[in-house]
Amino acid sequence: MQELYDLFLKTGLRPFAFMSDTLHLEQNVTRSDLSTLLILLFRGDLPMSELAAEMGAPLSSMTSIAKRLERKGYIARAASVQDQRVKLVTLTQEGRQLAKQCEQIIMAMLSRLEAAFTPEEMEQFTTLLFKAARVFQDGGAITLKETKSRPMKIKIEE
Amino acid sequence: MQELYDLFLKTGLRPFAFMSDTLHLEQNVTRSDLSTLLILLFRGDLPMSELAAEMGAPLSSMTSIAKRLERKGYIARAASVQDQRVKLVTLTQEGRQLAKQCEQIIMAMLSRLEAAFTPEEMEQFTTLLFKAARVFQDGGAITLKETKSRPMKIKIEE
DNA sequence: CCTCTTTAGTACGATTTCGTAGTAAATGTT
DNA sequence: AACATTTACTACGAAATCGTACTAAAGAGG
Repeated sequence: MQELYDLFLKTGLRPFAFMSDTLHLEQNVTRSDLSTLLILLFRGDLPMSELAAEMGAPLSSMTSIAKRLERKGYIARAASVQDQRVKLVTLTQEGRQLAKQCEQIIMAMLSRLEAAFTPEEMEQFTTLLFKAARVFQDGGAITLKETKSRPMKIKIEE
Repeated sequence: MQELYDLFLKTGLRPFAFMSDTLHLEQNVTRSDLSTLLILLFRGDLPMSELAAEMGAPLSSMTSIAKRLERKGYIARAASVQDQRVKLVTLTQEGRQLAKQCEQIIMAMLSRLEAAFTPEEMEQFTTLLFKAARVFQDGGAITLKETKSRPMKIKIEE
Protein backbone atom coordinates (compact mmCIF):
# COMPACT_ATOMS: atom_id res chain seq x y z
CA MET A 1 0.00 0.00 0.00
CA GLN A 2 2.83 2.29 0.92
CA GLU A 3 4.27 1.38 -2.45
CA LEU A 4 1.21 2.70 -4.23
CA TYR A 5 1.36 5.94 -2.31
CA ASP A 6 4.94 6.22 -3.38
CA LEU A 7 4.06 5.62 -6.99
CA PHE A 8 1.27 8.12 -6.62
CA LEU A 9 3.71 10.82 -5.58
CA LYS A 10 5.78 10.28 -8.68
CA THR A 11 3.05 11.67 -10.89
CA GLY A 12 4.44 15.15 -10.47
CA LEU A 13 4.42 18.12 -12.77
CA ARG A 14 4.49 17.69 -16.52
CA PRO A 15 2.20 14.88 -17.60
CA PHE A 16 3.31 13.41 -20.94
CA ALA A 17 6.82 14.75 -20.39
CA PHE A 18 8.32 11.55 -21.80
CA MET A 19 6.22 11.92 -24.92
CA SER A 20 7.32 15.35 -26.01
CA ASP A 21 10.87 14.45 -25.19
CA THR A 22 10.51 11.61 -27.62
CA LEU A 23 8.46 13.72 -29.94
CA HIS A 24 10.68 16.49 -31.14
CA LEU A 25 9.13 16.01 -34.57
CA GLU A 26 7.60 19.44 -34.55
CA GLN A 27 9.39 21.62 -32.06
CA ASN A 28 6.66 24.19 -31.68
CA VAL A 29 3.99 22.08 -30.02
CA THR A 30 2.98 21.89 -26.38
CA ARG A 31 2.04 18.76 -24.51
CA SER A 32 -1.49 20.12 -24.21
CA ASP A 33 -1.52 20.75 -27.92
CA LEU A 34 -0.56 17.17 -28.68
CA SER A 35 -3.02 15.87 -26.16
CA THR A 36 -5.77 17.88 -27.83
CA LEU A 37 -4.90 16.64 -31.30
CA LEU A 38 -4.88 13.05 -30.07
CA ILE A 39 -8.29 13.39 -28.53
CA LEU A 40 -9.67 14.83 -31.74
CA LEU A 41 -8.09 11.99 -33.70
CA PHE A 42 -9.57 9.40 -31.41
CA ARG A 43 -12.96 10.95 -30.80
CA GLY A 44 -13.59 12.86 -34.01
CA ASP A 45 -14.78 16.46 -34.16
CA LEU A 46 -15.92 17.87 -30.85
CA PRO A 47 -17.40 21.06 -29.41
CA MET A 48 -15.09 23.15 -27.23
CA SER A 49 -16.79 22.13 -24.00
CA GLU A 50 -16.53 18.39 -24.65
CA LEU A 51 -12.94 18.83 -25.69
CA ALA A 52 -12.21 20.66 -22.44
CA ALA A 53 -13.91 17.88 -20.47
CA GLU A 54 -11.81 15.25 -22.25
CA MET A 55 -8.70 17.23 -21.52
CA GLY A 56 -9.62 17.68 -17.88
CA ALA A 57 -9.10 21.41 -18.33
CA PRO A 58 -11.29 24.46 -17.77
CA LEU A 59 -13.00 25.85 -20.82
CA SER A 60 -11.01 29.07 -20.67
CA SER A 61 -7.78 27.12 -20.93
CA MET A 62 -9.23 25.20 -23.84
CA THR A 63 -9.92 28.47 -25.62
CA SER A 64 -6.26 29.43 -25.35
CA ILE A 65 -5.09 26.05 -26.56
CA ALA A 66 -7.53 26.06 -29.47
CA LYS A 67 -6.42 29.54 -30.48
CA ARG A 68 -2.82 28.37 -30.60
CA LEU A 69 -3.66 25.27 -32.60
CA GLU A 70 -5.79 27.26 -35.01
CA ARG A 71 -3.05 29.81 -35.52
CA LYS A 72 -0.61 26.99 -36.25
CA GLY A 73 -3.03 25.47 -38.70
CA TYR A 74 -3.65 22.16 -36.94
CA ILE A 75 -7.34 22.62 -36.27
CA ALA A 76 -10.28 24.58 -37.66
CA ARG A 77 -13.31 25.81 -35.80
CA ALA A 78 -16.76 26.45 -37.21
CA ALA A 79 -20.04 27.31 -35.56
CA SER A 80 -22.56 24.49 -35.58
CA VAL A 81 -25.60 25.00 -37.81
CA GLN A 82 -28.13 23.74 -35.30
CA ASP A 83 -26.73 25.85 -32.48
CA GLN A 84 -24.76 28.97 -33.31
CA ARG A 85 -23.17 28.95 -29.85
CA VAL A 86 -21.26 25.70 -30.22
CA LYS A 87 -17.97 25.79 -32.09
CA LEU A 88 -17.10 22.47 -33.64
CA VAL A 89 -13.38 21.73 -33.57
CA THR A 90 -11.94 19.77 -36.49
CA LEU A 91 -8.48 18.48 -37.36
CA THR A 92 -6.91 19.93 -40.50
CA GLN A 93 -4.78 17.73 -42.74
CA GLU A 94 -1.60 18.83 -40.97
CA GLY A 95 -3.26 18.32 -37.60
CA ARG A 96 -4.36 14.83 -38.47
CA GLN A 97 -0.93 13.95 -39.75
CA LEU A 98 0.82 15.19 -36.59
CA ALA A 99 -1.70 13.41 -34.40
CA LYS A 100 -1.10 10.15 -36.24
CA GLN A 101 2.65 10.40 -35.77
CA CYS A 102 2.05 10.93 -32.10
CA GLU A 103 -0.40 8.07 -31.92
CA GLN A 104 2.18 5.74 -33.38
CA ILE A 105 4.63 6.59 -30.64
CA ILE A 106 2.06 5.88 -27.97
CA MET A 107 1.12 2.67 -29.68
CA ALA A 108 4.76 1.70 -29.75
CA MET A 109 4.95 2.19 -25.99
CA LEU A 110 1.81 0.21 -25.46
CA SER A 111 3.11 -2.63 -27.57
CA ARG A 112 6.15 -2.65 -25.30
CA LEU A 113 3.70 -3.44 -22.56
CA GLU A 114 2.27 -6.26 -24.62
CA ALA A 115 5.76 -7.56 -25.15
CA ALA A 116 6.60 -7.43 -21.45
CA PHE A 117 3.31 -8.88 -20.24
CA THR A 118 1.76 -12.24 -20.85
CA PRO A 119 -1.73 -12.06 -22.38
CA GLU A 120 -3.24 -12.96 -18.99
CA GLU A 121 -1.31 -10.20 -17.29
CA MET A 122 -2.44 -7.77 -19.96
CA GLU A 123 -6.03 -8.76 -19.43
CA GLN A 124 -5.71 -8.47 -15.65
CA PHE A 125 -3.91 -5.19 -15.87
CA THR A 126 -6.48 -3.55 -18.10
CA THR A 127 -9.35 -4.79 -16.00
CA LEU A 128 -7.81 -3.71 -12.72
CA LEU A 129 -6.73 -0.36 -14.08
CA PHE A 130 -10.23 0.46 -15.20
CA LYS A 131 -11.67 -0.71 -11.93
CA ALA A 132 -9.18 1.48 -10.06
CA ALA A 133 -9.88 4.46 -12.27
CA ARG A 134 -13.56 4.11 -11.51
CA VAL A 135 -12.89 3.99 -7.78
CA PHE A 136 -10.78 7.11 -7.96
CA GLN A 137 -13.34 8.94 -10.01
CA ASP A 138 -16.36 8.08 -7.93
CA GLY A 139 -14.34 8.43 -4.78
CA GLY A 140 -13.38 12.00 -5.53
CA ALA A 141 -15.91 13.44 -3.11
CA ILE A 142 -14.79 11.60 0.00
CA THR A 143 -14.50 14.35 2.53
CA LEU A 144 -16.66 16.82 0.71
CA LYS A 145 -20.32 17.53 1.37
CA GLU A 146 -20.95 18.74 -2.15
CA THR A 147 -18.54 18.54 -5.03
CA LYS A 148 -18.93 21.24 -7.59
CA SER A 149 -19.27 19.52 -10.94
CA ARG A 150 -15.90 20.23 -12.48
CA PRO A 151 -13.62 18.60 -15.02
CA MET A 152 -11.86 15.68 -13.36
CA LYS A 153 -8.52 14.19 -14.20
CA ILE A 154 -9.68 10.70 -15.02
CA LYS A 155 -13.08 10.01 -16.38
CA ILE A 156 -14.27 6.53 -17.21
CA GLU A 157 -17.70 6.01 -18.54
CA GLU A 158 -18.65 2.42 -17.89
CA MET B 1 -5.34 -2.45 -26.10
CA GLN B 2 -7.43 0.25 -27.66
CA GLU B 3 -8.94 0.62 -24.20
CA LEU B 4 -5.58 1.39 -22.69
CA TYR B 5 -4.89 4.00 -25.32
CA ASP B 6 -8.22 5.52 -24.45
CA LEU B 7 -7.40 5.55 -20.76
CA PHE B 8 -4.04 7.02 -21.61
CA LEU B 9 -5.67 9.96 -23.33
CA LYS B 10 -7.68 10.76 -20.25
CA THR B 11 -4.59 11.80 -18.33
CA GLY B 12 -4.95 15.31 -19.64
CA LEU B 13 -4.01 18.63 -18.15
CA ARG B 14 -4.05 19.15 -14.40
CA PRO B 15 -2.65 16.14 -12.59
CA PHE B 16 -3.99 15.94 -9.04
CA ALA B 17 -7.01 18.01 -10.07
CA PHE B 18 -9.28 15.81 -8.00
CA MET B 19 -7.10 16.32 -4.98
CA SER B 20 -7.14 20.07 -4.80
CA ASP B 21 -10.83 20.02 -5.56
CA THR B 22 -11.26 17.87 -2.51
CA LEU B 23 -8.63 19.83 -0.67
CA HIS B 24 -10.00 23.30 -0.29
CA LEU B 25 -8.57 23.26 3.22
CA GLU B 26 -6.13 25.99 2.44
CA GLN B 27 -7.27 27.90 -0.58
CA ASN B 28 -3.95 29.47 -1.44
CA VAL B 29 -2.01 26.36 -2.42
CA THR B 30 -1.19 25.00 -5.85
CA ARG B 31 -1.18 21.37 -6.87
CA SER B 32 2.57 21.59 -7.33
CA ASP B 33 2.88 23.08 -3.88
CA LEU B 34 0.97 20.20 -2.32
CA SER B 35 2.92 17.71 -4.34
CA THR B 36 6.16 19.22 -3.08
CA LEU B 37 5.07 19.15 0.54
CA LEU B 38 4.02 15.51 0.20
CA ILE B 39 7.35 14.53 -1.22
CA LEU B 40 9.15 16.26 1.62
CA LEU B 41 6.90 14.53 4.13
CA PHE B 42 7.54 11.16 2.57
CA ARG B 43 11.23 11.53 1.77
CA GLY B 44 12.42 13.90 4.44
CA ASP B 45 14.56 16.98 3.80
CA LEU B 46 15.97 17.20 0.31
CA PRO B 47 18.25 19.43 -1.78
CA MET B 48 16.56 21.46 -4.51
CA SER B 49 17.82 19.28 -7.33
CA GLU B 50 16.58 16.02 -5.82
CA LEU B 51 13.27 17.66 -5.07
CA ALA B 52 13.00 18.75 -8.69
CA ALA B 53 13.81 15.24 -9.87
CA GLU B 54 11.13 13.78 -7.60
CA MET B 55 8.65 16.30 -8.92
CA GLY B 56 9.54 15.59 -12.52
CA ALA B 57 10.10 19.31 -13.00
CA PRO B 58 13.04 21.40 -14.19
CA LEU B 59 15.13 22.99 -11.48
CA SER B 60 14.09 26.47 -12.50
CA SER B 61 10.44 25.60 -11.91
CA MET B 62 11.40 24.13 -8.56
CA THR B 63 13.01 27.42 -7.60
CA SER B 64 9.75 29.25 -8.25
CA ILE B 65 7.71 26.72 -6.30
CA ALA B 66 10.14 26.77 -3.38
CA LYS B 67 10.06 30.55 -3.29
CA ARG B 68 6.27 30.48 -3.05
CA LEU B 69 6.28 27.85 -0.33
CA GLU B 70 8.93 29.70 1.63
CA ARG B 71 6.99 32.95 1.40
CA LYS B 72 3.90 31.16 2.66
CA GLY B 73 5.86 29.67 5.52
CA TYR B 74 5.50 26.00 4.64
CA ILE B 75 9.16 25.26 4.03
CA ALA B 76 12.56 26.62 5.05
CA ARG B 77 15.79 26.49 3.09
CA ALA B 78 19.31 26.49 4.45
CA ALA B 79 22.67 26.01 2.79
CA SER B 80 24.32 22.73 3.59
CA VAL B 81 27.42 22.93 5.78
CA GLN B 82 29.47 20.44 3.77
CA ASP B 83 28.62 22.10 0.49
CA GLN B 84 27.62 25.74 0.43
CA ARG B 85 26.02 25.31 -2.96
CA VAL B 86 23.30 22.90 -1.91
CA LYS B 87 20.19 24.31 -0.29
CA LEU B 88 18.46 21.83 1.97
CA VAL B 89 14.67 22.14 1.91
CA THR B 90 12.80 21.40 5.15
CA LEU B 91 9.13 21.36 6.14
CA THR B 92 8.10 23.89 8.78
CA GLN B 93 5.49 22.97 11.39
CA GLU B 94 2.70 24.43 9.23
CA GLY B 95 4.07 22.71 6.18
CA ARG B 96 4.19 19.35 7.90
CA GLN B 97 0.68 19.78 9.18
CA LEU B 98 -0.72 20.66 5.77
CA ALA B 99 1.16 17.78 4.17
CA LYS B 100 -0.28 15.36 6.70
CA GLN B 101 -3.82 16.51 6.02
CA CYS B 102 -3.18 15.96 2.36
CA GLU B 103 -1.64 12.57 2.98
CA GLN B 104 -4.72 11.46 4.84
CA ILE B 105 -6.90 12.27 1.88
CA ILE B 106 -4.71 10.26 -0.43
CA MET B 107 -4.65 7.42 2.03
CA ALA B 108 -8.43 7.55 2.16
CA MET B 109 -8.56 7.18 -1.60
CA LEU B 110 -6.11 4.31 -1.52
CA SER B 111 -8.12 2.55 1.16
CA ARG B 112 -11.08 2.86 -1.17
CA LEU B 113 -9.05 0.78 -3.55
CA GLU B 114 -8.41 -1.76 -0.82
CA ALA B 115 -12.12 -1.85 -0.14
CA ALA B 116 -13.00 -2.35 -3.79
CA PHE B 117 -10.29 -4.92 -4.50
CA THR B 118 -9.71 -8.34 -3.04
CA PRO B 119 -6.27 -8.78 -1.46
CA GLU B 120 -5.20 -10.86 -4.47
CA GLU B 121 -6.32 -8.16 -6.86
CA MET B 122 -4.47 -5.58 -4.80
CA GLU B 123 -1.32 -7.64 -4.96
CA GLN B 124 -1.71 -8.21 -8.69
CA PHE B 125 -2.48 -4.59 -9.34
CA THR B 126 0.53 -3.24 -7.48
CA THR B 127 2.87 -5.69 -9.12
CA LEU B 128 1.58 -5.05 -12.62
CA LEU B 129 1.53 -1.31 -12.14
CA PHE B 130 5.17 -1.27 -11.14
CA LYS B 131 6.08 -3.55 -13.98
CA ALA B 132 4.26 -1.26 -16.40
CA ALA B 133 5.86 1.85 -14.96
CA ARG B 134 9.26 0.29 -15.47
CA VAL B 135 8.45 -0.53 -19.08
CA PHE B 136 7.32 3.02 -19.73
CA GLN B 137 10.35 4.50 -18.11
CA ASP B 138 12.93 2.37 -19.86
CA GLY B 139 10.95 2.54 -23.07
CA GLY B 140 11.03 6.31 -23.20
CA ALA B 141 13.71 6.40 -25.85
CA ILE B 142 12.02 4.23 -28.46
CA THR B 143 12.44 6.31 -31.59
CA LEU B 144 15.26 8.42 -30.31
CA LYS B 145 18.93 7.94 -31.00
CA GLU B 146 20.03 9.72 -27.85
CA THR B 147 17.80 10.84 -25.03
CA LYS B 148 19.01 13.84 -23.12
CA SER B 149 18.98 12.89 -19.46
CA ARG B 150 16.05 14.88 -18.21
CA PRO B 151 13.49 14.60 -15.40
CA MET B 152 10.87 12.04 -16.44
CA LYS B 153 7.31 11.77 -15.32
CA ILE B 154 7.54 8.37 -13.70
CA LYS B 155 10.67 7.11 -12.12
CA ILE B 156 10.97 3.73 -10.49
CA GLU B 157 14.22 2.74 -8.94
CA GLU B 158 14.88 -0.93 -8.24
C1' DC C 1 48.12 28.46 -5.79
C1' DC C 2 46.00 29.43 -10.31
C1' DT C 3 43.15 28.25 -14.08
C1' DC C 4 39.37 25.06 -15.97
C1' DT C 5 35.42 22.35 -15.48
C1' DT C 6 31.59 20.70 -13.09
C1' DT C 7 27.78 21.11 -9.94
C1' DA C 8 23.86 23.44 -7.56
C1' DG C 9 21.15 26.74 -7.77
C1' DT C 10 18.87 31.54 -9.08
C1' DA C 11 17.15 35.37 -12.39
C1' DC C 12 14.47 36.67 -15.94
C1' DG C 13 11.56 36.79 -19.85
C1' DA C 14 8.39 34.29 -22.72
C1' DT C 15 4.71 31.21 -22.88
C1' DT C 16 0.93 28.63 -20.72
C1' DT C 17 -2.77 28.00 -17.68
C1' DC C 18 -6.85 29.45 -15.37
C1' DG C 19 -10.31 32.17 -12.54
C1' DT C 20 -13.56 35.80 -13.27
C1' DA C 21 -16.20 38.57 -15.93
C1' DG C 22 -18.11 39.18 -19.83
C1' DT C 23 -21.21 38.22 -24.69
C1' DA C 24 -24.45 36.22 -27.37
C1' DA C 25 -27.45 32.46 -28.82
C1' DA C 26 -30.94 29.15 -27.15
C1' DT C 27 -34.60 28.03 -23.93
C1' DG C 28 -38.03 28.73 -20.72
C1' DT C 29 -41.94 31.53 -18.40
C1' DT C 30 -45.61 34.18 -18.08
C1' DA D 1 -43.84 38.91 -27.46
C1' DA D 2 -41.09 40.43 -23.47
C1' DC D 3 -38.47 38.91 -19.89
C1' DA D 4 -35.25 35.94 -17.29
C1' DT D 5 -32.25 31.86 -17.25
C1' DT D 6 -29.18 28.76 -19.03
C1' DT D 7 -25.62 27.29 -22.15
C1' DA D 8 -21.44 27.73 -24.88
C1' DC D 9 -18.00 30.15 -25.39
C1' DT D 10 -14.33 34.29 -25.39
C1' DA D 11 -11.50 38.18 -23.15
C1' DC D 12 -8.45 39.55 -19.97
C1' DG D 13 -5.42 39.78 -16.26
C1' DA D 14 -2.97 37.24 -12.75
C1' DA D 15 -0.35 33.43 -11.63
C1' DA D 16 2.51 29.29 -12.79
C1' DT D 17 5.81 27.02 -15.61
C1' DC D 18 10.07 26.55 -18.02
C1' DG D 19 14.11 27.43 -21.23
C1' DT D 20 18.24 30.10 -21.29
C1' DA D 21 21.54 32.67 -19.28
C1' DC D 22 23.73 33.63 -15.38
C1' DT D 23 26.52 33.21 -10.44
C1' DA D 24 29.09 31.07 -7.17
C1' DA D 25 31.01 27.08 -4.71
C1' DA D 26 33.60 22.63 -5.24
C1' DG D 27 36.84 19.78 -7.45
C1' DA D 28 40.77 18.76 -10.99
C1' DG D 29 45.16 19.33 -13.27
C1' DG D 30 49.28 21.31 -13.57
